[in-house]
Amino acid sequence: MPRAATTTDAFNAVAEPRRRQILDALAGGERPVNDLVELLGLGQPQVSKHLRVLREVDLVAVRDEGRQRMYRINGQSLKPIHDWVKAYEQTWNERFEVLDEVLEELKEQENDNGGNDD
Amino acid sequence: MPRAATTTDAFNAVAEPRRRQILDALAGGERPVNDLVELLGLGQPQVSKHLRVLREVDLVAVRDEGRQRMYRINGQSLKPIHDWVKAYEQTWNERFEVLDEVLEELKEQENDNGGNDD
DNA sequence: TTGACATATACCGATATCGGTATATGATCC
DNA sequence: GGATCATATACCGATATCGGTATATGTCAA
Repeated sequence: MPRAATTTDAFNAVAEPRRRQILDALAGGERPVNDLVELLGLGQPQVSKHLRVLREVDLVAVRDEGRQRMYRINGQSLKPIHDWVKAYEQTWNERFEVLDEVLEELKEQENDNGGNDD
Repeated sequence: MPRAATTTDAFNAVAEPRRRQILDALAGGERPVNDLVELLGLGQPQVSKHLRVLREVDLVAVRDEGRQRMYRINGQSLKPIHDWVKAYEQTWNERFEVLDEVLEELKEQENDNGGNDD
């Protein structure tokens, strides 16, 4: 059993840095494929393939505009990732909680000193 | 060129659901490997290998406790993911902004009507 | 209809990764 | 030292994926 397909979910689709670049580029508004090719400095077929993956997990949507295909982002599909990591957000803020505790203790000591110091 | 190694960064490490399960399990506190084996219902070598990946991207840390090895989470390493998706958080709240705009317009129309209506 | 432009797909080779099984390492206890 | 428990590593086979190159599809313009 190999790694899960990139089209399994947003987690796998977004693990590829190029695809994050594409989403970042689309964050400013919809763009045709060639724009992305220039921005990424990658071959056109490669970009098309990355876009296909992003489409399959519904991270982007397409619109036909003459001979061009305008891609736009669908951030909604990033929500599962956001929800998952958000639960761990406190983890890297924990130090502040610890700091709070320390400050609290210091304050109490200060109070003790102030009240009992004689 | 194949897919980037799972140990490249947190994005790739966390794309695997089992590894997210492991992190979820460790969220409640540090645990020995066998605990995780039971919780995941996966083979012990597999769990050890997943833990290795998580260690290499610094998502977990280990502590020796007799014959056991206690693993704990290091959520700090999830911050890059959090930061990246957070930028898109507004995307799925956009509808509320749109709603706000609509409400704003309605309010102005109401004001116009109230002020000019005669 | 022919040519130019824009994009998608087919095929290729290299490779990391998954679970599984067997085995090595390492610590504890008698 | 020998047995046992806890964990790590080595090896295997199957496969999806990456970039690259060539080609198909589709649209417009003359």
